[in-house]
Amino acid sequence: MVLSGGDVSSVSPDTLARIQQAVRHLGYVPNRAAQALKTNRTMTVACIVPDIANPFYPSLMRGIQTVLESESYDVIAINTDGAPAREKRFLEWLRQGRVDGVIGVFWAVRAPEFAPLVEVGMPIVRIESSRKSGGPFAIDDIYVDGRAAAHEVTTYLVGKGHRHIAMIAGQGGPESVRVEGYRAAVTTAGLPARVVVDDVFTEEGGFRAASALLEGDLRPTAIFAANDLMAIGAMQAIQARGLSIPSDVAVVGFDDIRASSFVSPPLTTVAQYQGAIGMKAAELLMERLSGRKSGAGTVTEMPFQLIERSSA
Amino acid sequence: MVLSGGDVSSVSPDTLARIQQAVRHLGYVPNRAAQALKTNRTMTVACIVPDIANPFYPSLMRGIQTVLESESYDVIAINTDGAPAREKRFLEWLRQGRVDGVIGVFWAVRAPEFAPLVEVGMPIVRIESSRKSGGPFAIDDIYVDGRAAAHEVTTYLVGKGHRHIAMIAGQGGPESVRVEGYRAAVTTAGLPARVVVDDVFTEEGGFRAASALLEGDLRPTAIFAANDLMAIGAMQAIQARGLSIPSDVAVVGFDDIRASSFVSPPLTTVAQYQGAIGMKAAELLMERLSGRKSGAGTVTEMPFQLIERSSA
DNA sequence: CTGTTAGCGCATTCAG
DNA sequence: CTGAATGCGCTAACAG
Repeated sequence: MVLSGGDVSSVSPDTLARIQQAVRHLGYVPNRAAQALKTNRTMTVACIVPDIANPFYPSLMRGIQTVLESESYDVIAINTDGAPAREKRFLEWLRQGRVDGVIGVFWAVRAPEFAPLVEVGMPIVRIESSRKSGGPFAIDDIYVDGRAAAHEVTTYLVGKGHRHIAMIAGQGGPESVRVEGYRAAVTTAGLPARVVVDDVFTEEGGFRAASALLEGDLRPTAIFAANDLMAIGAMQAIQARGLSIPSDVAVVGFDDIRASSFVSPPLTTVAQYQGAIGMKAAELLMERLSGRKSGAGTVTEMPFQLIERSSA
Repeated sequence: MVLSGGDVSSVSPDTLARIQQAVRHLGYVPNRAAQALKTNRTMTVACIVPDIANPFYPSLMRGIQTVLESESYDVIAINTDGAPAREKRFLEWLRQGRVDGVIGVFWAVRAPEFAPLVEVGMPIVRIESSRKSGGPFAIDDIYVDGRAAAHEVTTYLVGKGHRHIAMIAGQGGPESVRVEGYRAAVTTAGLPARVVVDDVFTEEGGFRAASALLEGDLRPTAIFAANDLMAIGAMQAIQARGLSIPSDVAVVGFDDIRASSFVSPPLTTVAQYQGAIGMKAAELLMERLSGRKSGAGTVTEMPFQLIERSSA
């Protein structure tokens, strides 16, 4: 009771002092494994993301860590690389009772596949790119409306007079929803849609996709990238050809990673406030971990905002 | 034996099949806490870094995760913010038996403070910015010679004809060693040293420090930043004043984060190959975890390289 | 080769 | 208010 930092009122001050004396003297530290075995609580939470090296995710994790740490939970970071096989593997892994809860960005795995975890009572928070309820499952979703955001970006570009707007995206992930929004907006405006998808969602992928776009005769006057990393790669491709941004080709990204304000010209993009998303996700998880909430999953929408800088 | 994936040779094929059948049927998954309690191995390693949002560290962690995961260890990520109090707190925390080993970047805590951990047999790998043996302790160090690198950068700048080279740095961390190298080189060249230190080692800090430098009459012709984030901030400050890089003011950074090749102009910097450092650190840790090595700590130097781009 | 058993270090119950 | 006793689920050592 004293050792685990619990209620001290039922211990005489004298005994308390004796215990504390002994603890200090022996350098005693409680063993977490034994505690976990006894209490069924590991005080650890898993954070599963596609790529820890994509600046978007560390910002998210920062937010998560901030609130969970203050509740004395630890955070385990896991990369899935956005690969379905790895996502499934870690879902399996979570059942080993290593963690008390999960916050994750899952690209391939769908709600029903979480069933075994949910049945076991594991709190789960998913971070999504579109409204997508966990259905009958006790999964809390939190999302930014990527479709609406992409629609707004595209409409913004149309408003600037662009008649040939192309989109570049990476395989998997939130890209598809953003492409949808782009297609809808471009169609409404009576313009042609043109989408180039690369295997990877990094600068390299953006460079390649943009290069493909710039090769042909019909060079777009604006490129909308599904994320900032790809946008930055596209800027490279454009500038490498001696074209200038935004006068020859405008560029818009998505995520508002820090680097975006430091490239030249500063990148116009969509902010998703990943720190806030992370904190919100952690709070939702805490609701469940603390038993304050139970039952059906919730869906929370978080805001986005078009950040106008100079690249478009 | 069968359940824990160990030696199967001493089990009849028949029994084996029956067990596997039952396992699948019941969806049995071993409980890690109980395993840990029994075996004294948590199969988890802590990775302690100053700031997970600084792109340098995710790259490092990527390397670490790659090798540890292949040995079926998990990695816990922890931020210290480079704050001495937090570093100490987590050192204490490590004694709770949550992890089997530690890989960390420690800015304030010195070798003797690891003593309680070392005594308990916890393998520790430190990532440093200068040769600094763990002394009598069983701590494996791995470092890049920041002093030599900074010296080389400064000498390079002198070679380019700069007579007024300033350095900007953040509080704490590897900065001090780099400042040393800068001072030595500048002194050797018979030039004055000028160092501005900001509280934070991010773009903001770099912006502020560079601004201070540009205010005065004696504007430097070259600024050497202790890390890339600060260098990028400095570039902003320079360009905001309508000055151009490198003709008015040259800029060199340190770390070679990915963003550095995408800023404009691309940043000249020092590569430390963080992925390789992470992998090496993980390998050193595995040596201890597997019992292949024991006894006194080792010191491993890793290479750096000046990457010439267009900012200087 | 197979089935049984004794702790690992705690939190929690119960008797004092 | 305090001390002692009971498993948590597993692994390793043992007896069959």
